Amino acid sequence: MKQPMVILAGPTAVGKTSLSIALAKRIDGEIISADSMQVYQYMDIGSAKITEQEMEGVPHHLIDILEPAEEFNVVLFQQKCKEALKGIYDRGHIPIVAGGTGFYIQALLRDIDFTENEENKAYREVLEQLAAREGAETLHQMLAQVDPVSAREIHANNIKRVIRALEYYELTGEPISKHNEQERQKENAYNACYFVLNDLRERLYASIDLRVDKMLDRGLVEEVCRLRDMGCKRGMVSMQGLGYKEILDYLEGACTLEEAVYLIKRDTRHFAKRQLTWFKREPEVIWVNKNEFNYDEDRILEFMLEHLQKQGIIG
RNA sequence: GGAUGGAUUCCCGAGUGGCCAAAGGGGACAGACUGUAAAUCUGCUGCAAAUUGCUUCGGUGGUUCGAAUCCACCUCCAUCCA
Repeated sequence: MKQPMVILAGPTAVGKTSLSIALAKRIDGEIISADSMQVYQYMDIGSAKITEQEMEGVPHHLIDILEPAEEFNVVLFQQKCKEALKGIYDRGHIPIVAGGTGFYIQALLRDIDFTENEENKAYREVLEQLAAREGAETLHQMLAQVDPVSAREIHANNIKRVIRALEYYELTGEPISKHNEQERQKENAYNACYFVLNDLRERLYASIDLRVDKMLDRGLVEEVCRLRDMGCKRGMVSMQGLGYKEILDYLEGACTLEEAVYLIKRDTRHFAKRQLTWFKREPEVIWVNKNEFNYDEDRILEFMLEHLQKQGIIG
């Protein structure tokens, strides 16, 4: 018997947070954040992290669990998630996985296996230097030697993924394409309802712009200043977050504040588009287009509850 | 009123007689993604049913086998002189 799970995903700034609280209260749920930035402490404004007040007493997991200097990735997400899930099921509650990182959600839902090898920092660095010195093509040709399937699938310019494929081969002696093929066959590990909240593109973009302006009003620059003073650098995973890397550039004098803001808005729009692209190809997604519900949260909730009932997640 | 410079495809911007539906960048749109994923990468962008046709480079007319590119006039913009 698969365990129940509610997933509430969607592009950034679409309104997942408030809906997730409303839903949690209706079904006695606990929220697990599927967000790669809200895991970090001291990164509140730029990550649009939910506040204590906004939680309205609903338990939240995977928020503020790491220092900005620590590394976060899918595997860690998976581990932490499973820990949190155990507690939630023990308490007899329903987990609501809320967030915008489709890759993380997939890793959890299908229980994709990443554990069979460790990452190999040293080898990775060697490859990175090689790429910098000899160019992307050289690396891609190396991949073609050991894993022609991946070489065909991964564009030569996508150095990060080429490196990961090479690293995987180095560690396991097997092509990652083969592993991926196996993992792709996997069924969902949970009895899940996968909702994706969406809105008209125009409105989504408008609310992104608005939200970025609000972040600035609330002191995004000051927040990044503090992080910088704590020693946060461009290379850290946490500092790759939208809003952080751009403000960091501004603080270093690489651009004006105006330029930084323009880039944050633009790149956040691009990001939202990428999120949507991801969700579109997930077969079980139940789309919740806000405009089709007249932006009425109660109607949206009713719609979701119906699905949960049908699926046997709630009685 | 005079002088000069400019007007290019959604935007910026290159192009100064054929190889131009027009470089490059941006935006928009679409896509990939299995240990950095708020990351990384790709495609596409005048119209039409085509490797073919049609309509584009401020406007009108002209030169030429052929013009975004040359000439004339006009309109608008910028700077300077009055």
